[in-house]
Amino acid sequence: MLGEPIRDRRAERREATRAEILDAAWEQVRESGLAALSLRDLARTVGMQPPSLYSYFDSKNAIYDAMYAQGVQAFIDDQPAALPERAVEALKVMAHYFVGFCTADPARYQLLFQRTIPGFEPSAESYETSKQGLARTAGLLAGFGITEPRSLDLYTALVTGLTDQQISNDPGGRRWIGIVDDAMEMFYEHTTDKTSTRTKGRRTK
Amino acid sequence: MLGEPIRDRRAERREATRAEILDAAWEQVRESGLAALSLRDLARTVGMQPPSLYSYFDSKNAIYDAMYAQGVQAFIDDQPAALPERAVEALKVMAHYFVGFCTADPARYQLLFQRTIPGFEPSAESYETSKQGLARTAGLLAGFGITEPRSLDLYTALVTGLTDQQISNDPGGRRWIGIVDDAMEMFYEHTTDKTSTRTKGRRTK
DNA sequence: GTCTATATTTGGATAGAC
DNA sequence: GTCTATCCAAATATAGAC
Repeated sequence: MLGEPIRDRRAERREATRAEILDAAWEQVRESGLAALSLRDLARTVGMQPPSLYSYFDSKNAIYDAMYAQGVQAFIDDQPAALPERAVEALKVMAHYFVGFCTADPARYQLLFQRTIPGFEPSAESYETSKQGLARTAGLLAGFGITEPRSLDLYTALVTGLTDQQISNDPGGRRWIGIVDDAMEMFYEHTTDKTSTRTKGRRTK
Repeated sequence: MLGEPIRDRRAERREATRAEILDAAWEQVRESGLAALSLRDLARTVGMQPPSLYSYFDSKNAIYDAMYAQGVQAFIDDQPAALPERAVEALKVMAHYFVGFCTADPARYQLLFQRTIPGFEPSAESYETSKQGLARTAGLLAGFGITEPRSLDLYTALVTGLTDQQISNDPGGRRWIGIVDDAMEMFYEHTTDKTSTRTKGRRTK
């Protein structure tokens, strides 16, 4: 009997080609918009005829899904490993990471965090991975004593709002990035100074 | 010479047909997504052949633009006429109006506040109108003593963030709508208690 | 695995008769 | 203003030869 080769060169090459296709796809959506991904242009870019793409991906949505998975993984992998000890400073680092990650590639942000591609939904597996990202954020906030679900929701609203405004109204600029620190100070003070929330009373100021 | 008729029945009918087409277009985008607007389906819905639409709109983007103008006008017209005297309560009403308006019709929100339709940009005239809306908001905030541009930016980030999360992660629900009041209290306290901002010093807490 | 050829659908838009 | 007829382009996807 022949021994099995250590490496599967065929599989390696296949993976490399898949990666090459995905790279070209990212390039295309960054250039022309997420919704404008076209299998024709994509095939031409990588030097294939359009039908050949189907040897690597079952459909166009399968490409979107692979891109989604890549994006989620990048979000997790690139997260800062260590955070400042002081909670408010850690929040600033976290928020800057989120806004920076999203504004660095608006098409990716659109794919991951907005649901604007008609007919595309991430696969269950990819979606599961994405939930890990939010869970990690929740865990970090909990470490700072921020445990209420409402506070987590407020945090996500803040960082996505800053991101959204930055992308929509000052693309490539820093207008909303520049108030991230301010927003986090506001958030931190509010969530850790909740005497009025517990009493449910109206704030008399 | 014949006297000119008081009413131009032809023009009236034309306007009515245009309105009917736009109504059908809204229906379609609410159903299938903003990007999925199709002139064929649209024509079929209003009982026309597709080319007949071109008697009323020069192009598909002209339809988007008319919808944009309608949306902006609706946002302005539906604004609450009077606000509570207390600033923080007024902020809550304003924010609830914004989030309510947007979540009531996510396709409209996408058209007005996100720029996700490839190739579409609102006409200069429509865009001008939309800036009036923001100017009004700025004026109201100024009336409450909130005049710094950064504060206005923070406000818009907050309300769009709440809107975005509500639409993306709890469509039809109230998860983020339920923290609008809380967010506005946070915002108000932060923007009116700025001793630390002026000194530019790091907050010692 | 890649190609050619093709199917199929759909899209926006125009020409010209009535 | 509306229609028929048509164009043109682009899209995703499949069949089958090599």
